[in-house]
Amino acid sequence: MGYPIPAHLIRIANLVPFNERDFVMKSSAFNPNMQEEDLASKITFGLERISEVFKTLLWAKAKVVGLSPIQIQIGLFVAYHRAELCNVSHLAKEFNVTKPTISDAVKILNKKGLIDKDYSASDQRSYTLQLTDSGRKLVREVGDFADPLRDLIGHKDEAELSRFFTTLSELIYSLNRTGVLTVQRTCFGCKFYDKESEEDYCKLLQKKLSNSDIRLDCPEFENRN
Amino acid sequence: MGYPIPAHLIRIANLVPFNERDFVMKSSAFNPNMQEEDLASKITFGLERISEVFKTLLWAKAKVVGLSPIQIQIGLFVAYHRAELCNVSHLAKEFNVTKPTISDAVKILNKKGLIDKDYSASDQRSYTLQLTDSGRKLVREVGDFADPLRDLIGHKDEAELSRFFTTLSELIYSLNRTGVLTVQRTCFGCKFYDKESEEDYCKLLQKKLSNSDIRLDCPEFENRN
DNA sequence: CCCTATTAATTAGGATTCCTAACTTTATGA
DNA sequence: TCATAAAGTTAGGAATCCTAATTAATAGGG
Repeated sequence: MGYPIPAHLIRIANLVPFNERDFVMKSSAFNPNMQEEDLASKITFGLERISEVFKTLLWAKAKVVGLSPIQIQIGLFVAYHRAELCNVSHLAKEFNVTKPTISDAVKILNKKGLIDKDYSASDQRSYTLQLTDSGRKLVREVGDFADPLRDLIGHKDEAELSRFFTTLSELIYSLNRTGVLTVQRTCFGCKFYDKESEEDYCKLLQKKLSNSDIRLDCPEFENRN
Repeated sequence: MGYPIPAHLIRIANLVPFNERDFVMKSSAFNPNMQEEDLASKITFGLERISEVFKTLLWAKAKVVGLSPIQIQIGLFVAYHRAELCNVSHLAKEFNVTKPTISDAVKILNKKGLIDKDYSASDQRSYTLQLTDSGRKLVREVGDFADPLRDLIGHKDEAELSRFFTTLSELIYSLNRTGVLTVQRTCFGCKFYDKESEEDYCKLLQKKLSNSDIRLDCPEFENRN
């Protein structure tokens, strides 16, 4: 994968080569020179910028409401997902952190009176998170944190968005298959999904799925095993 | 923007309404019910998942090489951008953190012998970051942190990627215009960019730019003022 | 039925991130 | 010249996030 570094890049990268091998560098999506020749690198770089946007927007909202980013993420997740998924273990997988990290954040949310622990499940080691009244109130105020982005997306025409979504949803499913994203709830990985003669079909809704019918976070999702 | 909550969502969301107003909630991109009817919400949700991917991949690499995520980001940025941009103030804007946060990370990178401070600039308050030999060596090892994503993107066909990139690049520029992303180096915001009769043109390279010629991080970028 | 292995969550301890506020030094500009 | 702004640091503190070890409960053989 190594390739010779063009002269102008050596200047840009402040590379002062100390031997011949230094002229060969590995391909990186964050090397602008790479981006010039490889569309996948360009897109990777762009998606990294979008990732910065989420970081920024989440922090901005966090400061306004007096919570931390992970606390907001937990609150929003609990508000919109079935109880079965609202436990420490699942949240750790969902947000790619360890259980102690979730445990800490939950402790604070609990202390602030925003969530309750519900031990009524069959497994006595585990509990389910539930929003309190003030928790629900707060969630309603933070659910729009990504709206500056969503609004800009909304300005584009339907056909363009539909194509974009198709690529994005397939990408997310492939990230799951290769183990990068440990959880997801897309149609492609659901046991109710069926591909009949090149067409996507949901056996639960009993209907054919168009590109934009595909869900990334279906409430009825169940893992295929 | 409020709308009535469908009955099945009340179950899913564990909403135990305590008064009439509770039946009306604000639209949120993180509400799966919203995602069913609004493509912009679906895409926003999807991009948030991609954002998690970057977080995961960066942390995974960080553990392997014994650096922190922000330290890796700084190292990669310095490796591939002109000295002019490699100072504390710019890095803070680039990665959406405060100057003390960058200052801390730089102190550690410096202590580890990975970067040097170059005070030779005209402004004596400021300095420029430069990679040391071992810094460059390390950067070569971390530049591929996003490759699990880049590889999956690379499997798609050129035409699909080209369309995806067009939407993505316009989105990034609009994020900059609306002040969400404070820095970017896309053609659209560059002083060498010209739009002649519906066609993109670079006055520096003196050539017409096709969709995928548009750069997100051009080394020659200069702000239009 | 017991016993081991696994799983859920927590605690403890520590490095780092990240903030705000205050400060030093240098540059800018009226 | 002098006020203002800007670059970076320091100080202090909350939160993130990790690993490793712990407690308690469940699950699966034999």
